[in-house]
Amino acid sequence: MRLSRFFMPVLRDTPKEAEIISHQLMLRAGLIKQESAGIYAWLPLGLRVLQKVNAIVREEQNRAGAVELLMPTIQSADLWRESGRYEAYGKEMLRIEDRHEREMLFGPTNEEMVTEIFRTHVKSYRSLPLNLYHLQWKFRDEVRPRFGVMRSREFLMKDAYSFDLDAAGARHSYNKMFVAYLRTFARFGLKSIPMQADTGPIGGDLSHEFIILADTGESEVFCHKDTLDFATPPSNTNFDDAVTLQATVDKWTSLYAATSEKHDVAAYEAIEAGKRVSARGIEVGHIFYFGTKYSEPMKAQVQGPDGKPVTVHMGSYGIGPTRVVAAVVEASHDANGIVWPVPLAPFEVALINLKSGDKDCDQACNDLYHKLEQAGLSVLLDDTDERAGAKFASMDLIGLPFQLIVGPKGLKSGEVEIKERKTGERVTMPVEAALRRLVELVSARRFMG
RNA sequence: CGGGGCGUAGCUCAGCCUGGUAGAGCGCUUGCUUUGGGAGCAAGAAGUCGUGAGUUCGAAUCCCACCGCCCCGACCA
Repeated sequence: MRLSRFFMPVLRDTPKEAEIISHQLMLRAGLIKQESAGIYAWLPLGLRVLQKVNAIVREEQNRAGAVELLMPTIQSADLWRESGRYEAYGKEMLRIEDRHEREMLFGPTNEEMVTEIFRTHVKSYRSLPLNLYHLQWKFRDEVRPRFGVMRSREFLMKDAYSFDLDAAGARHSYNKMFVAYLRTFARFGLKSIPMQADTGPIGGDLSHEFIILADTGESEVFCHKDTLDFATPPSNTNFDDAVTLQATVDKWTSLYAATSEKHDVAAYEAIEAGKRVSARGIEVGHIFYFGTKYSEPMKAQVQGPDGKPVTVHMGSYGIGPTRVVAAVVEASHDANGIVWPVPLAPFEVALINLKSGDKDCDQACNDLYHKLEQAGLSVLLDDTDERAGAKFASMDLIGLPFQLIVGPKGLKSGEVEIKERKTGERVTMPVEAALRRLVELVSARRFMG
């Protein structure tokens, strides 16, 4: 992409409504624009990041055996009356009426709808286990939206819903998502820690929040230091192997880890000195087993091996991609702006033409641009006639992982400069060598976890 | 929903107290000079002063109502 033909409205000043750093940087870097309280437009640069998040979420959901579908944003109130939640949900639910005065709502979640789809089409135990997921916009009319897309009213959500014959099967389904989440967050370049969460009316130990650590995180979290060093489950994990999967989950839940709401001071202080971690965290995922809470009232049943009807056991599993983008910015930025991990970067390379209009610079940049793209890298070529300083500042702000700097001085001796955004390290080398080096650097960092 | 604050140019803000019909910096346009970390000079475009209703000869400024946005609290992915 050529910057001169792109749409990237960066701001020099910090808009006053933004309080936390991720919100400030997302506005300044031209990722999002607020349209109303808690409602944001995703500008091209932000959309590219969001799409990368979504792609990784999909890969890992699919790998774990979940099947994608897409349910609508607008739902019928009647569906929610079946589960009793239409009355119970409260003012967070945005209720609307269509021209025929039918009661509708903008979905805050999809348990009812997916259960309705399931019961219509699935009649036999042989179809289980089943996990259906979708990526869809949701609306929760928060009393007080804040922190930009970290806590917005409209937000994108990946939610998966599992269906099993019994509690044991549901636990296996739960474990699949548990492992998929560890892999997903690792690929975002984030260290996530599963923490025991409130299980509500069902009880048991089958609910976890996935927390990532960030100095500016919303909540206080406590954990054992060794949890941070647990290995991410590999990409060739066999998700059908219930025993091994359980062992992985057991390991990840073996050490103390809790948010401030669930904090047990005694258990925390029982951790050996030097291994206690007290930090700030952001919740980026939540998985939940809720048994027959919806299948019972909504009569989601299959015929069992013995011919008798069985009410299915369900679980739901959420990741908020829009929130993840903000969380990554919180976890990865410096005084100059965002620092994207390669897997989520809107472009992998910033190709900076320090003197647009100069024949040698233009030609070298065009050549490098095409060669990098041919090598499969995504490149944002700054071909504008801004001054060098302004270009550097903008590119640092939007945080592309690598900058390839081409100027008339270096070109005289056939050299260009590579700067790594994260470290600020700069290396000067011949054009062809820089090309090879960049391809190496980017491909080495593309796949994490 | 309780408490607090703010709405003036694309962005950050001054002007309001003490009414006289709107400004600065950045950004944008044009020209010249510059050109390796947010350049300089000159000229220029750009605002129903959130909305409505009052007071007044006259309202960005004073009064009232409403709307929007932000922060703290309760609530949540």
